[in-house]
Amino acid sequence: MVNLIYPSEYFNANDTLECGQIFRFVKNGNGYNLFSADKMCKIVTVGDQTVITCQKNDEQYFRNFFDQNTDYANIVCRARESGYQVLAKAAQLGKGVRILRQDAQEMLFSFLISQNNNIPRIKSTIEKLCTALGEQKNFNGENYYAFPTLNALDGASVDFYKQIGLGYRAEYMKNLSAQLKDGLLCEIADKDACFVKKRLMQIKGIGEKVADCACLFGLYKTESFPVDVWIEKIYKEDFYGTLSDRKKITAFFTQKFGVYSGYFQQYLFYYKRTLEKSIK
DNA sequence: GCCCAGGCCTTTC
DNA sequence: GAAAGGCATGGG
Repeated sequence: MVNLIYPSEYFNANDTLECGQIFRFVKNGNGYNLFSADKMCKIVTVGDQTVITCQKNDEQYFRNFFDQNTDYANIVCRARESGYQVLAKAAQLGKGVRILRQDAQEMLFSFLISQNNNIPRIKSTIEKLCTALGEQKNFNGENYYAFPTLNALDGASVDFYKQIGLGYRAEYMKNLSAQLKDGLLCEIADKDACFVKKRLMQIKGIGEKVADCACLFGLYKTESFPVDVWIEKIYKEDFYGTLSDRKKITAFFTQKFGVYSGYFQQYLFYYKRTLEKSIK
């Protein structure tokens, strides 16, 4: 085991996990158990430190996962100086968020499941998926389940996916696993955000928003700006926007924010869905 | 019991 | 190209 220690001002366990970008984590005392692909770590913020505990072999994986090379002080500063009061406030309140560099396959399946769904239910469905199809692993004496391998996902039946509550999304799962087996990730590796998004949108069940989420959280395309119901709400209420086509709303924000789009989007989403309630 | 959720697909105009 | 309707399910 190894402990990775970071200053907590721009990296807070609660903000980073509860902001809505990751579905596999459970609260554990003061901190959390977190799962990504077939790995696990513990994360806790106490005072001015955030501490990650993981297996020695996974150190590089988690250093990268928590986006250690990005300057978040600069990002929060840019948000404050954006000229939008709500973005300045959202970044100030959510400055402990880091955009996680998650597993591409896991993000594709997770956000495929997310459409027209709520976060608590997305979490429980993904947990069922891992329990049923994932390999059992051990972390310092604790058992957990890995995210299923591509073979396990592809081997499961449409009926199975319906049984765990996926409804009409069950068939999308089969189609996605087939395309991944066919080399989808190689095909999009090293391609630019525009190409990747278009390619992902050719997959049944993946539209603008799911493609943007997969690009941002799984492929680290920070010029992505996913627009869901919460972003549409903040756009109308706090940016006084009049567009209703989500594709145009995405364009509105990406043209303004460029490579900061993904970070700012997450501050805004977290603020509107969670933080705003606690300050009123 | 009802409304809604990190939307997308199909059909229709 | 835009608008409308349908969709499975269960959290709150």
